[in-house]
Amino acid sequence: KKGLNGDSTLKERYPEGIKWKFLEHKGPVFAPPYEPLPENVKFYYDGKVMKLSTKAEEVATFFAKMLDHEYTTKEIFRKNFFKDWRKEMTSEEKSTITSLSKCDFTHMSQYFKAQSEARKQMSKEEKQKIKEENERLLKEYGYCVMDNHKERIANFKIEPPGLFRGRGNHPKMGMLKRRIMPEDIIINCSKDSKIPAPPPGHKWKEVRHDNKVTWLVSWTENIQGSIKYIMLNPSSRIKGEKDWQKYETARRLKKCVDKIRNQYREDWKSKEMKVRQRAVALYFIDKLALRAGNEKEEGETADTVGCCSLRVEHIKLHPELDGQEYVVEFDFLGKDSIRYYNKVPVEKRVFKNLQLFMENKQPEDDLFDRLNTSILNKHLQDLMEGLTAKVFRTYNASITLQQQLKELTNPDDNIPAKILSYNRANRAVAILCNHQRAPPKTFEKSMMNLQSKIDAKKEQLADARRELKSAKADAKVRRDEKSKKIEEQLMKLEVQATDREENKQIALGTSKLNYLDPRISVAWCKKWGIPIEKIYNKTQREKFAWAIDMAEEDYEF
DNA sequence: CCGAATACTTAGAACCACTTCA
DNA sequence: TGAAGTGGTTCTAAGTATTCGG
Repeated sequence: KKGLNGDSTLKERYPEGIKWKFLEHKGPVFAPPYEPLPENVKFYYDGKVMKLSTKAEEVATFFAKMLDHEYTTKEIFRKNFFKDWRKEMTSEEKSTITSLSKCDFTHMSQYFKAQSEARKQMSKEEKQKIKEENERLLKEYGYCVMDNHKERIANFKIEPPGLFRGRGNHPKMGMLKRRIMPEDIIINCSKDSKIPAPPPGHKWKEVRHDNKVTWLVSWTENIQGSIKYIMLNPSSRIKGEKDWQKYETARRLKKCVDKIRNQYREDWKSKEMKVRQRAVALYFIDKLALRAGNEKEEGETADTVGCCSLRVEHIKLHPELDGQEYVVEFDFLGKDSIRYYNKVPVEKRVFKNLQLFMENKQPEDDLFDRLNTSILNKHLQDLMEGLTAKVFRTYNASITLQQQLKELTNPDDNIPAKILSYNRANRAVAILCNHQRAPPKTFEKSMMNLQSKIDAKKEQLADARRELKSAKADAKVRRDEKSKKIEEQLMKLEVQATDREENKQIALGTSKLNYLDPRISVAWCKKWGIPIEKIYNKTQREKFAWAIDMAEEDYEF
């Protein structure tokens, strides 16, 4: 078994920062070129048919395709879209089309709806053909060779042009994401590999051979000016080892977390404001699993915060609330503009410190004005090698899963009931990390369907029991078995209903994929004889192959 | 030392394909 | 046989953290 000596093996595989020795790939797959609309699909301006130039038409179709979406009603979206659209117009178009509200995209929109309907109605053969074409593309471009291993690439297709859809209240929503050309692309591969050829008539921006990074292809995106990358699939060696390393770091934190907690409690009393702020922030990160909270460029992104970037307006202090003392009420938008709302009783010292930090400040002022993530992480680095703010999230998520599994698993339960316990443990973590989802649109209906299934099953059971009672001795055994089977089915349905109800607004996937040491789950499955397929689907099993390989039933995080 | 650039992980929504049920 | 429901997959935005360059 690997991993017996902790994470030393992965550090020694390559010298200092070297990620690979050989890397060969075929380059990216570009978005299909724009196909102009058929002549009979019309765009209207101010009630009159207007034929658009190809470039203007393409951008118009992006808007038309989103017409049903709430986005297109938003002021900022419309303003940004219109501004960028006008840049693509000919000078005649520019002088004619001066108001978005006079543009009528409905015919275009109907055409696209009909198209997608037609796609659904395609014959088996046609669908099969498309499937085969996709498979061919995947086979040719979806893999690379990295150091003697054929590896799956995560995103080998270049993002197609379209309208930028930020999350939350994003100032750039509706802007045009331009088409990426070979001339934008930087290829990264090894010198001795077969270098991918650009499409005929085109050139790459650059070919480089940087083995200190893991990406194969990069380009600069035009909305934020940030770099996008093509990288390997989570099942790859390079991602798997990194993932393993992440959990090993979290396990090292487990060994010193008590010391660190004592330390920050001491620091609440420090004479230095900076130290106190650092200690209170760390307490939040540890206790509430808040994100670090890097600074963001104002006006470039939605207004969201993490711990270090919390503002005075994001917390309310209640000396007493609902019979509890020293309650802090958090209300802010975090990553992806997901709301974090929580009322937390804190220790008196923390409370008093917060009062101090808020003194003479405006609502929009930083709560921790002497702190940022860089200062915090530097401090954490001194407490433990490799420790950063996000390690606390990983640690607290994984340790919570382990504890909850211990607490909730009932040895006498059958498999569905044990899986409910697993999901509940998973749910405790998702709640801790504030992983939310919009309740599925069909939620109420699907709950009702499930309930009627349960009712039907109950009736079936009642029938079976009546039959059992009246059955002759020789038939009793058979009847009894039948009742038992129905009972089991009923129980399974009820468990399913409970699970679904509890999961209405909780997203389990993110914690499962990114925060929970998979070895905890593997060990739990082994201990209770649960097939691993019940916990991890195929993709997840591929991603966590290293853990499935490694963990025995006695694994301790 | 700082802000900017870079590289990588984490995130929810949209989309799609398969299954189930009427 | 088709519509609905569901789980899985894809997409790409939005974070974290480190490195770079002046």
